[in-house]
Amino acid sequence: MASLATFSSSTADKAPESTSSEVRTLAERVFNQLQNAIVRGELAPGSKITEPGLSKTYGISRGPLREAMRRLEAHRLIERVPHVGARVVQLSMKELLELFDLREALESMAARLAAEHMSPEEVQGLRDVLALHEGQADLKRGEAYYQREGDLDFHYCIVQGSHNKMLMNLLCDDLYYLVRLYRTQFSASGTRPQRAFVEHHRIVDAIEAGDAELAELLMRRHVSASRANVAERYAATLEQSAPQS
Amino acid sequence: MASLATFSSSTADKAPESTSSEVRTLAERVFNQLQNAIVRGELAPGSKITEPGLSKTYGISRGPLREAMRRLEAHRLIERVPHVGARVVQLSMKELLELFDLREALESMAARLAAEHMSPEEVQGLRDVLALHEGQADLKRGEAYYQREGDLDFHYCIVQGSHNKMLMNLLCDDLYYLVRLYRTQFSASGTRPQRAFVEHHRIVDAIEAGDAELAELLMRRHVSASRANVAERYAATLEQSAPQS
DNA sequence: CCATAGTTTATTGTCGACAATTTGAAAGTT
DNA sequence: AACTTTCAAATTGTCGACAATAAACTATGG
Repeated sequence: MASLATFSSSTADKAPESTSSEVRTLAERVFNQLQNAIVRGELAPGSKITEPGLSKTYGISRGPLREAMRRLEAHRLIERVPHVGARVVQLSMKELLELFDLREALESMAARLAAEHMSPEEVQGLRDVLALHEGQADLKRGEAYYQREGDLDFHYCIVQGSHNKMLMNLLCDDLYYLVRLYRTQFSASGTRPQRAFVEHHRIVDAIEAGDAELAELLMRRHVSASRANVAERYAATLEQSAPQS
Repeated sequence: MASLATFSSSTADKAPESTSSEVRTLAERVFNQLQNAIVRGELAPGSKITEPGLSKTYGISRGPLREAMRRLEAHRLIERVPHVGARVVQLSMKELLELFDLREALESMAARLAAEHMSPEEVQGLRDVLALHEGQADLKRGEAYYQREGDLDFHYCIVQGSHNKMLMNLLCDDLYYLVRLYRTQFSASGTRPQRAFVEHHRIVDAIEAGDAELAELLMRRHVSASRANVAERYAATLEQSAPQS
């Protein structure tokens, strides 16, 4: 339960400017700022970013800025080429689908481990998260905004429940914001949020029952369905503009 | 075949000091040097590394050194805490096993994709790699040294054969050197190399036959067996010294 | 009019110095 | 003697300036 609580709070401080004083260093703060700017689309995918420009924008020297950019590069949010420059990542549809394949393998594994290792208290916390999201969905039916965040929260919690540090680092640190970026751009459509809710509940049921195999299977299907939905949305936005490379 | 060829060459330039002139920047070169030093165990796991120290050792300023260290941190080869310092990563047995769980999920997925997407030429290249390793093993039977590298080559090739860029980045860039580090420390023992050879061939057989399910299953078992072997070796080295955290 | 070579400009890479923080020890107090 | 507090040393974080590389522009020749 503790981990779920801390997670909820971490969700909160992700939303605003995140200029919280808990950040120990300048590089860390500007990293968070840039990360949010990219995830929100304020820095358009594919757009070139220059060190002097950002240095002036954020009012810091190029030293910590370069460190922040290195971290962004490690998180695959920007791409750098030596002596040339950096630009915000622009995933092709192929790469986006590859990312979902990765999530399918990793999150189904997380669901299996969660079913094996989560304590009853943690499962209860997971149910609380679902109930919270359900309530928000009732408030804002049709608008997938809260659901999107909530969906990520759900997946985040499952990964935490796996008790596998490596997996947590990979999904919750390395790839989390990359997924968020494309969640922001290709939000779930139509009846997908409702179905996702049902799938979430069934996954928690399997975890609560300790049925690792079922949890794994359901999570695999869930991510796969989400993938199909995103692919559909992506293709829709590219009706006439052809994807490059 | 092209990818396999380029991989073989990349295997070659990983061995020596790698002070090749193709490296565009100082930070990149010292990153490679530090990476090799860590993987070879010249920088002991858990040992503290200091910026002025390395700066003097490698004869460069702290600027590019910090960038190199950021990249090492992203690759999980060192761990940094703000205002305190950095130390070479020291995986606990729990984390090491977690890493293998990750590999099990990711590499079995890679094998499945390889069976679906590899061209006949690529499969032939894979067979050539196996034959090459077999020859090396004949020369140095009992000594697992070459086999270890070769095993990584094999897995590397499978991942390349998946044609999934995300997966390739994750396994061949992010986690590759971390795996190598612990391969160096816990080499395959006894009859494990011979059995690994057989398993490798069967995996290639499945890939050649286009049997994705079988390839996935065999790779999963293969990594799982490797995991068990490493765990055994690890436990053996920790007969009296208790692991921390 | 196009292509190529030279130059110019802007951006990245590198360096040394200064400021801020942590850590360890030394000194003082209970 | 043990604990707290203060201080000093070392290390990390940050900054501005300089050098090197790459892109853009211009001018010149075909």
